[in-house]
Amino acid sequence: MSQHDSFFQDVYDVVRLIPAGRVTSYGAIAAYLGRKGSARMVGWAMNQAHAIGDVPAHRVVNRIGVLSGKHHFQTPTRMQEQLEAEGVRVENDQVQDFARLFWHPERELA
DNA sequence: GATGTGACTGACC
DNA sequence: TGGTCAGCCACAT
Repeated sequence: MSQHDSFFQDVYDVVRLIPAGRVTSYGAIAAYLGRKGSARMVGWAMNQAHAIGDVPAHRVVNRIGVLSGKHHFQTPTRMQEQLEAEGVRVENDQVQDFARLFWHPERELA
């Protein structure tokens, strides 16, 4: 990836700030970075994130708490396993108690 | 360089 | 309640 894509870098920075055991959504990150409506770009950033290495992409799910990106991990179960290892309950590809675990960038980083 | 696709989302019907 | 559409923009073909 090009160092020049500050948006992607910002996405990675925000994702790295997500506390273990918490989750957030693509749209929330996009909105926090002033790219409201560009949730897909956050998704694409996550697609490239594996190359970075230290980006906890498993803590990013869609707006209803579904692990929509699981198929992009090393194995389809990797995302759920990592979340559960952090204490996040996942059932049928969906984060349980999502509303309570949701990490709001603009609220937490204000 | 046009076209299609997507780890998304909100609005509309 | 549930399906579709339209924006979003980087990337592959």
